[in-house]
Amino acid sequence: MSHFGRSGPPDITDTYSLLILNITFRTTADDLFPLFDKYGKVVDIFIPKDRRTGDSRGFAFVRYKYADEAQKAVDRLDGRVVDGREITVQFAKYGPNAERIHKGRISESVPRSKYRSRSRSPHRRHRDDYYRDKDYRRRSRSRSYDRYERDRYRGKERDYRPRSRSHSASPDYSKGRGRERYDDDRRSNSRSMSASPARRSPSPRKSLSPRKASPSRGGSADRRSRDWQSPSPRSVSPRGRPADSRSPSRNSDVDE
DNA sequence: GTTGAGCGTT
Repeated sequence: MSHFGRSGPPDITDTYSLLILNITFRTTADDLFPLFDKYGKVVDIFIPKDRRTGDSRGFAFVRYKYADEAQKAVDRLDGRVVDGREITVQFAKYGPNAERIHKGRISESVPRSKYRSRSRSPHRRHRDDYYRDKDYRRRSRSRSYDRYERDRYRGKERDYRPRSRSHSASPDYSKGRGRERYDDDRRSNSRSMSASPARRSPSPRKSLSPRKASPSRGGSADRRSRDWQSPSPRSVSPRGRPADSRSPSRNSDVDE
């Protein structure tokens, strides 16, 4: 039936991209295909989905083969009620390569990074922050999976705070003030027991807290760990803190 | 099960 998005972008050199907004969160490409295909030749349909849940984001991209058909679809399907919601069909403003489009047509005549302006968006919200400008330059201090775990929600849980990192090996709370003293104290201790660079073990407390041999539920334990380390960070024994400061230059973005 | 400005993938 519809193999859109299964093999990536087939050919975007002579296709016109249309942006479909205001669609329902359960509308799929299969539902839009027969609708847009009736007005022209649809070469590809893609609907961005969430990385965590996998749900649709509420908009889709329909690529036509010819501009006249795309224009007709825009004039015909723009304002049409789909699945009980009025959709908005218009020419895509940006291309898949984050480049400008010529009246909906994707232009591959992009020289180089000369047109790379991060000010493409006149105004961006939290949604843009999720994908940023697809630069993904935040990999300087974390892996690729890290941004998927600590990414902010689309707006549902704006109160979400990375406080569940008690056992996630993210001790970014101990740095910022007077860490040199603890660092020195812990460092001598660390050197005494092991001079190996294997101090990145995310479970150092295991040897210190053998009481729990079955950490099946780390929820309650997490809450308590955060409790006694939040108000008095200095009361924490310098025994279970392997990571001293992985990236001291990026601590201003989380600890604010 | 919810939400609603916006611009995209192997």
